[in-house]
Amino acid sequence: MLDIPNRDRRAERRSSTRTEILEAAWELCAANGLASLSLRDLAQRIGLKAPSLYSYFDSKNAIYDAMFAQGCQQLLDERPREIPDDLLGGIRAIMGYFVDFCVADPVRYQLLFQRTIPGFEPSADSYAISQTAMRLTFDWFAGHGLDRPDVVDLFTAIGSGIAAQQNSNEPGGDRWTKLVDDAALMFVRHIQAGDVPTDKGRSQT
Amino acid sequence: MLDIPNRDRRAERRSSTRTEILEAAWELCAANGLASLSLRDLAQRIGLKAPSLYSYFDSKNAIYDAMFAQGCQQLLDERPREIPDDLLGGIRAIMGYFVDFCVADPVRYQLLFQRTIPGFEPSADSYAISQTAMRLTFDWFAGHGLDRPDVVDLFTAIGSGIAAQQNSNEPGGDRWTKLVDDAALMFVRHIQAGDVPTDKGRSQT
DNA sequence: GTCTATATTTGGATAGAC
DNA sequence: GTCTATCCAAATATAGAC
Repeated sequence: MLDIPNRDRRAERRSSTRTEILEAAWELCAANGLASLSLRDLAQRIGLKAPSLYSYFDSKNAIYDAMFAQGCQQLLDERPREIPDDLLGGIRAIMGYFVDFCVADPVRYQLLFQRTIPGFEPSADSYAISQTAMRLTFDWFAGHGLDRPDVVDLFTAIGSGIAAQQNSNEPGGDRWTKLVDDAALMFVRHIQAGDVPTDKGRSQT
Repeated sequence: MLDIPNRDRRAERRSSTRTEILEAAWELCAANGLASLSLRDLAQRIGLKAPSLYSYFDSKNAIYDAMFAQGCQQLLDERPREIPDDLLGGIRAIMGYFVDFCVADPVRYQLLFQRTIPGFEPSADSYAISQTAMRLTFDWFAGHGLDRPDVVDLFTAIGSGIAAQQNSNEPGGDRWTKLVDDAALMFVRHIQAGDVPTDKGRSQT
């Protein structure tokens, strides 16, 4: 007798249906907006009735949560494997990757980085994934002698600002994304100027 | 006989009720989220029933539109009267004002600058107000010899990035807003370095 | 696991009396 | 202008048969 390890076909099928549901959810959100997702439409798109979805997810927010986790995982999985070791090259690569990721899917950007779905908060597990992604960036900075939190904060502000402007004002275009190299140069020169550590806050008017 | 010009008390009352409705709408949105506004709650908050709102606004989106117009008008009206004429001082003032405006009311920021309400588009009239505000910034830049669109785009990206990060990750705090002066310095030095006009796009990977 | 049927809630919006 | 009453549509979610 063959002693093949049990492929649990039931579990496999279940998992693939879950994947199918999430794929359909991304498509619907891309078409109608993140907030307009409805379980009826979602079920219909894959040939099910709405109540059947509850065999796979506990609630609508559980679907959003799974999408959130997927998005964070993609941010981790698709990150560049080779980051140039020089500061400018590295900053360019990281900022460029992040901006491209954000504009590649505006709905995903909205779900992960803008919190605009009323009543949705990512679960602890999903949030942990996003924290891992954040920490990798922070570690890269620290590995290059940049361990000041406000330096990283300025970096993320520039990256997410370019992405936000692109997605809000010209989704699909490149009016802002093409500024990435220029912005990276600006940022690197600034932190190399050496006067960044300003502990005082902004001057009052 | 006194010949007092007609104060149209009816029109005054109507206008003041409209104002009251909009004030209540801002409060509800601040409490429950922009997308969660409901006409029932809104009417109840000012002692009316939902159908009465239709004497003042044609639809729910008309209320969003009036809020949008109000927000844009505030951006215009509250702008700093005295902008320092030197480049760094001016950039600091404009960026600081914009960021403060955005974080002062995250819901207003969401309505004006992130388009996340399904089905809502500002009317032509409302949009014109926002365009006026944009043009004033553009004109100030042009008046200081900065007429390249990508310079203005980089500026708006930095400002809205700081605001977006602050509102998304630490609403009400100052972790990002305190970076404004530093960011303004970074930006001004960069555009003064003179190598900004790069017509080529980002280098491909 | 999937379905039908339905509960339940909640929206926006309209009709018509006052 | 405001109300009551209602319409209509849509949503999430549950119960229970198969």
